[in-house]
Amino acid sequence: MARGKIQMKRIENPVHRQVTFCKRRAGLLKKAKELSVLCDAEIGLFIFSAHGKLYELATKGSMQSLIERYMKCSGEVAADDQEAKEKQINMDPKEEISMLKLEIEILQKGLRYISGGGGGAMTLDELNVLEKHLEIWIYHVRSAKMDIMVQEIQLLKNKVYSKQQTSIYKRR
Amino acid sequence: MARGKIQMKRIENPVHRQVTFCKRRAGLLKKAKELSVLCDAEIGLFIFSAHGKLYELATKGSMQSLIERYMKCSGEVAADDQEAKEKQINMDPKEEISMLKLEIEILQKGLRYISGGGGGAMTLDELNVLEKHLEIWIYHVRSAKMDIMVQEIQLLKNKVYSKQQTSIYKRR
DNA sequence: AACTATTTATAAGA
DNA sequence: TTCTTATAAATAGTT
Repeated sequence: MARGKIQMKRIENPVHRQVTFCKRRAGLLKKAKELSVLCDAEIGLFIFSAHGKLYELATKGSMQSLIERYMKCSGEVAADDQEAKEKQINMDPKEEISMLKLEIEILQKGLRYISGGGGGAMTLDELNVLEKHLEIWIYHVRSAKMDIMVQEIQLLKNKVYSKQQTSIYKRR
Repeated sequence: MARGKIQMKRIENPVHRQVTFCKRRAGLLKKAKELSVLCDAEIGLFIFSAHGKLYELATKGSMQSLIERYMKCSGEVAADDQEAKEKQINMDPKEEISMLKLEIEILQKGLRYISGGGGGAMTLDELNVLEKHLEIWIYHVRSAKMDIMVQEIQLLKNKVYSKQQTSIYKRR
């Protein structure tokens, strides 16, 4: 933005790129702080350089707590469900809650069991195995999510396409 | 930055604050994108407005994957549990129950999905919930690993300490 | 949501 | 890196 315009694409000269990275990183962090102060916003910002170095900013508290807040916000669970609520009427709510929590625990144990790690105290090696399994599952879950989204996108594209066809047709 | 300098403190006039928030938020997101493009950096940015609305930007992949990378980089991790438990106390019991039931359903489906080699089709929402669970479990597994390692380190430190004691003793 | 007078950010050069 | 400076961008106050 000075002494000449810059093209909005990767800077190929590594020296220029590094210098620009330094300057703009500083600028971005400053702007983020300012927005947070001026407008009473909470901001989490992290920057990985091309070489993997991390720079971060978290206004208010820690990045951790911000990430947790982020998770809660973006992961909204859809609330159900008429039938379930009707059934609850006959039960003590607190009792039911603890029952359900127990059930969840059992399910979690079941998942752990499937992973091949035994229950109870686990060794470091076992934990490593379990961790790897969980990572693989997350990978699968994300693949499935991707598939669904790709399908939806295709569906939408098809709709747009057919609309275009229709309107061209009508014009004639 | 125009038509007059601005004090670097919370803007008290709510209208001004809101307008400035809009403008600067847009500016910040733009700058973040630019840095990422120009310098080949990966950036995660989230902004909560004072009223709690979330605005986010994740270059490359999803915010999820960036957060994971962040976690790995910054060493792990603060507890997910305190805040969640505090929230539960204030929650309507019926709401909590239906949430838990929904969660159980999803977990069951997840179990089938995992053990059945990816069989029963899950919706995007269900996959998101399952993903979150897996992430929490990974977090717990990593905490457990950490605990073990911390213990081992302490053990080793103790050994080193007692050896030093011994050798000092011998020197005399 | 537009318009501009200014302030800021920053690209290039040293 | 850091400094300087000409210029591009962002934006505060206004309409």
